[in-house]
Amino acid sequence: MSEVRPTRAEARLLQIERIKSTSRRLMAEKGAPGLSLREVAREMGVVSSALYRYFPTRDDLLTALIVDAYNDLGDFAERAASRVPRDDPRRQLQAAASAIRKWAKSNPHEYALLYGSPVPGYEAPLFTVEPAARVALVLSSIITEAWRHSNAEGRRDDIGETLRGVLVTRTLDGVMPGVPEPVRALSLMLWSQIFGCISFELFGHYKGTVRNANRFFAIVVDETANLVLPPDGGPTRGT
Amino acid sequence: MSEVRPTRAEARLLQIERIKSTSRRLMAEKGAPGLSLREVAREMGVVSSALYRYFPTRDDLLTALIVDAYNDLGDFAERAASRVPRDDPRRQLQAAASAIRKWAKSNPHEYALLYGSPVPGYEAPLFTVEPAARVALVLSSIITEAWRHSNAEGRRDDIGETLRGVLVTRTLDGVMPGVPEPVRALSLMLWSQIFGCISFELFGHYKGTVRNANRFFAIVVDETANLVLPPDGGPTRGT
DNA sequence: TGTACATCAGTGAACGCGCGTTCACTGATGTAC
DNA sequence: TGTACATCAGTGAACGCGCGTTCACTGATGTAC
Repeated sequence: MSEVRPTRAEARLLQIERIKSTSRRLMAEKGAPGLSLREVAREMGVVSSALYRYFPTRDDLLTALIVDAYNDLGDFAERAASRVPRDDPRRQLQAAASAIRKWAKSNPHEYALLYGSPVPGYEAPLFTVEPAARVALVLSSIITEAWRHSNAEGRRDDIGETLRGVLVTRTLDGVMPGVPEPVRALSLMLWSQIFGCISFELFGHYKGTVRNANRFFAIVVDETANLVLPPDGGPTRGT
Repeated sequence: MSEVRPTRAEARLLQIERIKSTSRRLMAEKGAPGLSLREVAREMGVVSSALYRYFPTRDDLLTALIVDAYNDLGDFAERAASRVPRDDPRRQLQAAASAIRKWAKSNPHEYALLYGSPVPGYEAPLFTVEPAARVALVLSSIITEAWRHSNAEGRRDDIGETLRGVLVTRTLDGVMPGVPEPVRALSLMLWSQIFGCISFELFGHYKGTVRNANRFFAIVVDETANLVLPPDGGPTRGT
């Protein structure tokens, strides 16, 4: 350990981290749209042009923050789900969903950056797609596992016909192999339901109607879980 | 009709309308966060300080646009629902929901203003609450009517216990009189499901998974409608 | 191990821009008598 | 109907601000021989 002084490459990574964490802090105070390179620099005690050594443009910094946030959220949901016994998919879903919600509530501006209105003029580059998909993957793999270990078949064929051509099967064959098409559709529904609820709560639309958002959310997830889990898929119900 | 020239009061109202419609047009191009008084004035061929005769501040203009948008959306959903026979609540819900979606898709930036991330630093004044509630009212009154004309009772008592204290009963007694508590909760779920789906579609989260968003949305609404309508509540199913 | 050169982080000044808001003003529209 | 005054819409200049980005520079760190 002769590392009294960090090498240049190390210092560079460190500085990138410092820039990102400063940005996160400022974003937490004033929101993503108000994030400015100059303020980040000021906060770091550095001249604003110095940041251009690390991010060629403001949008690149934003992109980095987005990717990090997606990964952070993905990890968080993944870990939450993995702490629940594998044979209880219902509780796994609950755990993942409530982890997502918890993350959203403790990082509201980052959540808004990911799931709120797109920043006008900003186009997310292609490589953000994979980290973005991670949260959805957590949910879909819980459901896929549940169906793999189930004998239930052809459930919800009533909507099977209506579903022809609605989903992108190429993607979903990879992500949810062996899962009936209706269940896939309902899984996407669960996904958007979770985020729809969280957004409504965070953005203030439940004011005056929902008093206990914790329990309301749990009920919503549970109800939607009914639609995606195999009939024999899990003993637990509710909170 | 001696109105060759409009009176001052009329001219004033007219000018307010012109300011708002110019703002809407600019918002449609660049989004709400980028809306600037100066640009509106420029676009109207008027000096920027002139706008202060009509709106004391930028936020007041934003508020006016928000209120208008809520009312516009509310009207639109209301009319759509009213074109469907009153004895078919399922189709009424479908009509209202798809009207909301249609409105959102043709006014994406206004939708984002209402249901996307809150503009940081902007606090919506109290009087925006009532227009905001109108869309939700359309949905809830369809459901309330359906239950009024139904014999079904105490449905979904399985979650009745869990629901104690979750909702704000004072509000909901007024809005959904006679509707069982679980159904009220599931109605709020339907509400956020509709907007969750629309936001996901509009903000690009369905890319790569949902191919036919029209039909996907119809299925989602139909599935959720199952949860809120009385068992005998309507013959139609899905499109 | 020592020297010559290349790489790179950070500086400081500048460019060009747009923003919200204020203020004293002009001239037209409305009102009271 | 006519005059004196008050109200109000719009002007033009200004204030003070912050932003993203570029560029020539200094001095420290790394690399090749």
